[in-house]
Amino acid sequence: MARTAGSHSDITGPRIQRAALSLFARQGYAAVSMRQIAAQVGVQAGALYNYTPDKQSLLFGLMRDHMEELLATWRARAGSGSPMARLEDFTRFHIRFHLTRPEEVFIAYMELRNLSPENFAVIEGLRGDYEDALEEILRAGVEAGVFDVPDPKIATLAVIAMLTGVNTWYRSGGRLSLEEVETIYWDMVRKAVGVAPA
Amino acid sequence: MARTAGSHSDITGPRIQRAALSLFARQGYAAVSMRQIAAQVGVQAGALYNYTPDKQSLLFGLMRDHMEELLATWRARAGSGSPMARLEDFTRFHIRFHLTRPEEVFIAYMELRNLSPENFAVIEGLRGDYEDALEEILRAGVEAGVFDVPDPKIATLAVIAMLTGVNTWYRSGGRLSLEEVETIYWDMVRKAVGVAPA
DNA sequence: GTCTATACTGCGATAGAC
DNA sequence: GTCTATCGCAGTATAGAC
Repeated sequence: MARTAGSHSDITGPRIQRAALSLFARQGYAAVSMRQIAAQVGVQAGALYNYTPDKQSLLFGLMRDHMEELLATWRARAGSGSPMARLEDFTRFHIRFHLTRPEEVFIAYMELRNLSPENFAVIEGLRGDYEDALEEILRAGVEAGVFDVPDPKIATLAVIAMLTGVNTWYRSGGRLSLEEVETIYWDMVRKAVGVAPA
Repeated sequence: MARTAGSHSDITGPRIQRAALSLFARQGYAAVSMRQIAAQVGVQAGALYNYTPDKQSLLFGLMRDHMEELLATWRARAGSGSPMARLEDFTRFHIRFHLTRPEEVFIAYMELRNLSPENFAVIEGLRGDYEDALEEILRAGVEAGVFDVPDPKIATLAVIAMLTGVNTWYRSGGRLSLEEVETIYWDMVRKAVGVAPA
């Protein structure tokens, strides 16, 4: 592929995104400068503006891509079994997806307030779509009589909060494997939405 | 506010803390300037340094005060009843304490990475003390045979994550009262750590 | 496509007058 | 205790050379 010396458009774009991802996750959007991102990529700050109109778009792109991949991956995987089977699948999927993308997840939760109002609305919409997927499972289980959930909307938010919390403490190579973590959380989720023992 | 020449040391200090609390919660520590805080209080930026050595100390003071009040309030309230009664009390206390201090809670969770390493260690220590309080309840319940928790440490983190998640959606004046929210979450916590139905 | 250079604005923090 | 003024530096973003 013949290419002018000094031209790297095919790889510089993704490299900028990865650098921004890593820096935003570690220091926070507001604390990261365009100069820092450029330095990590190995270009001058001005060159970043060949790839993004501004810093805000860089953040929004990362968050939108993450949420869209989350939704698309779940929709491709979601089956049509029993509510119990679907809930277990959701639980294990959520933990695995989030634990394998800690930086994206951290940004998606912590940087919402640094989005412009229009961009915030888009991300909130995607988040709502994902929550709806779980809520539908819970409602189906209540209807089938296998779940006992007084308020499916709140149960949805409670389960997602509990599962996403894994990201605050899990470190690969630690005491527990991913599989073990999934099983421990599934035990709690299953019981929390189930019929209470006598 | 009409200011007269003279001293306001008794009220300016707390006003600075409240302004910083509100601004940090809404915009994030890194995105808030000392000039903004000063403007909210009604003084010039330089005057802030009569009350705090620097911006970092302002953040640390807010987080430390919050965590110490959380711990002290719980310790003053924690009883010595059955594990089940203590767990219900913890659940209701946690929700009520956190929902009545949304700004402090938001900062305590979101601004950890903006603490200096030494300050971070202090806050993490206080957080660990609080987690230990719940973990002790769970272990006592397991020992008494009333809880079924395969991993008390993880269950502690899971329950706290679930309960603290209330702050992301609850708005006073909404569909549910504080009392109703407490009851819904207590239903899930009780079942999650309980013996699974057959 | 990337560089150098820079415009313009804002930052945290300090000094000294009152 | 607060003010005005300022230091030194960093921020985002742009312009024009190559």
